[in-house]
Amino acid sequence: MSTITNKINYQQMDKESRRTGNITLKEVAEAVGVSTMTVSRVINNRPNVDEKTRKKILEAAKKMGYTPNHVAKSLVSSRTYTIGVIIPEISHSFFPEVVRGIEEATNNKNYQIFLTNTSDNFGKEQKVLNALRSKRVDGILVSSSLTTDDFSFYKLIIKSGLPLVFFDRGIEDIGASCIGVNDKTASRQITEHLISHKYKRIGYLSGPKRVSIGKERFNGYIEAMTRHNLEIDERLIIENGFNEKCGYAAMNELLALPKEIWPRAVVAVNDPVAFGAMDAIREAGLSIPNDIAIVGFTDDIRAKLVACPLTTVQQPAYEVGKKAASKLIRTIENKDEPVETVELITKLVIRKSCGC
Amino acid sequence: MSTITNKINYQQMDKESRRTGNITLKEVAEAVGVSTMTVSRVINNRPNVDEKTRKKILEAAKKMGYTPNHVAKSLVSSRTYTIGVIIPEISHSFFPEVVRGIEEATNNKNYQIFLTNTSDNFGKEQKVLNALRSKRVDGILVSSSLTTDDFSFYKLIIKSGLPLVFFDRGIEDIGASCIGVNDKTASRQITEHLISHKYKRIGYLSGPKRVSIGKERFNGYIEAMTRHNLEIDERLIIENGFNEKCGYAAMNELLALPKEIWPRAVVAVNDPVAFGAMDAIREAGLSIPNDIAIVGFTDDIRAKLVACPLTTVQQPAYEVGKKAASKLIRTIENKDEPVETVELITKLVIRKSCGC
DNA sequence: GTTTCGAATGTTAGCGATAACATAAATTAT
DNA sequence: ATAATTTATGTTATCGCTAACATTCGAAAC
Repeated sequence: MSTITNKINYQQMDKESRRTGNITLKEVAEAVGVSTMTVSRVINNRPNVDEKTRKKILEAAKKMGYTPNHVAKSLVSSRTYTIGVIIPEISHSFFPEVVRGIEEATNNKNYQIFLTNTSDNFGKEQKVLNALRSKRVDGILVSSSLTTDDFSFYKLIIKSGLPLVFFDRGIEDIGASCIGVNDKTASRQITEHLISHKYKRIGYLSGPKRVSIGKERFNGYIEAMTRHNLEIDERLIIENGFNEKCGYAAMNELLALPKEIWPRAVVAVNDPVAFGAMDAIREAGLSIPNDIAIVGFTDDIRAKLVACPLTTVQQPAYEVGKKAASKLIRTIENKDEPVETVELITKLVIRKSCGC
Repeated sequence: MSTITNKINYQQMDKESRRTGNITLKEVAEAVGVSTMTVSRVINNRPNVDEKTRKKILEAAKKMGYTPNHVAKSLVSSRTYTIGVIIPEISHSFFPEVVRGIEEATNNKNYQIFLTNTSDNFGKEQKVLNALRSKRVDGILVSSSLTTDDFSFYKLIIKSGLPLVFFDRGIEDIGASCIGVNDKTASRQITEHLISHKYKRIGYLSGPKRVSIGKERFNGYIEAMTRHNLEIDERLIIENGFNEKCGYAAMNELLALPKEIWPRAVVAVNDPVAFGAMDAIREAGLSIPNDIAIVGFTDDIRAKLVACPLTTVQQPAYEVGKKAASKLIRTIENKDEPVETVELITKLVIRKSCGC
């Protein structure tokens, strides 16, 4: 008895208060007078369906405005054709370009992307990661804003078998692929370019060294200084975040030092940091590059436009995104895809801020 | 008999070749020795569960690394807590800011966003819209790249009851809310600013007039010209797309006219178009603003940095995104939410390109 | 000590689709 | 014409979870 009541209730709901106006396979099947399986076969272009039935079903489906319910499909197949993308700062022009690349690669393969912007907040990063797991994304692309050394979270995800690829900012030796650029080499080269200007006291505005780009770029700077036997003055190395404000603050920290030990030139971990630093330099009434030269990293859209055009390293952002997404998709679709670290090639862009 | 075989197969698959390493409610239930319903109640913080059982279940769930399967939940509830976002050009700095605003609003309410970049390609827009429908997003935010007059597609979606909110580029009288700015007024004002410089021949580089911003901004220009009794020379009005290349092409079209009828000033539908036009003007060996003055719309990140800083209209991009997302969420969560058109207030930013 | 009630827990069916098998219908082969 | 194959179609159970109802159990009420 109760069973029957139950059934009736559901049917009533079906007819009276369905929240979504969506047609189901079953409804199409009933309209045509076949079983759901036959409709399913037609919708998915499977063989063994009579041409006449196929046509009838297709017509009915179209007329009724049938849209396959991908949620149900995902439940059966354990595949969502969805990728989670986590970026630290969408306002930094590098990232929209990366996203464009990701989009390009994923769309071709019929994946959708969940985009989330963490604003460099690791708490949010964790929260989002959990949401993405719950939504059963097929894989995750992430440029981590990690600033603590708690990698356990990522380790868990990777161990759980959920494909994950880092781009730009990766975490090393954690068993995930990472698509970035030749950070260390490029950083060494641009520092050497400053050295070729005969500057001796060269400061460094660093990002968090926990993150691959933070560490690698810093190492490149150190390598350049060491190779050329220049003194590495710890006081001239300021570690802070990756954005403009951080650059501004870091530069002001340098300018708060006694004038005698001021750097003659500064290497910034990226362009936003360089822009922030440039503001600080200008506000201090100093001239770029005559008093203090500066170089960046990224080739932000503004780099060539600022008052003193910024010498920087051009990163293939679009390519990074595209490669990372392709790698992730391969990892998703083929469980033997190897873990690898890819370094794309950058290009030194000499402008004025270095003193050229 | 066959039924039994079937059962065995499924069980084998369960144990041997489960693709996902994900724990299910059922497994947690078995581990603790209760029914799935009880676990469900605990996970969802429902009442009527003994404190001891609750604790035991929570512990087991944590130890086993249980993550709720949101796909299954969505199937039951017909709610995905997912919003589709369609933008025409992620490279245009206006849009990342909008996305940041959208992110802000959606994340607070625990929605995820599917981001798709159509590259101003309506074919892709349609394809994506279908994918989003299939994935049963709870609502859609779109800045349409529509260039034909085939609105039927949107009409269908709106009629189907799927909440949809336009932002920036909307389609009028179609029964959906639109969050934009006071395009017409702002466009009139900036044109009037040029008029205040005593320019008489003022050209207009238009976007597609099918789209709200295309039409409204154009109307603002016309209104300004009319109010001040200036001749509207059809030859000085070029309709093209919204990006830099289009601006470049459009401006060159103007410059191909006989010199006598060249415009003395040009209003561009947005900043990228203005930048493209500026390139064309410079390439023609002309000076901005001395030979040809120009103004834009957007206040792109580059506007203040270009050789001749661009006079433009500052749009509250972040706000547009945030408002649009909030409106959409309200529309999703409350079926009586009214359809409305919101115009946020812009600000004229006077720089040099107008001749000031 | 039985009844009554509410809290704790369990059972069943269903969300919309598909895999795997079963069966009916149409062909082909013999 | 009948058996052997295909081909077309249907049935059932399942994905992981939850609503709705059913049941159990202990404690208060009589």
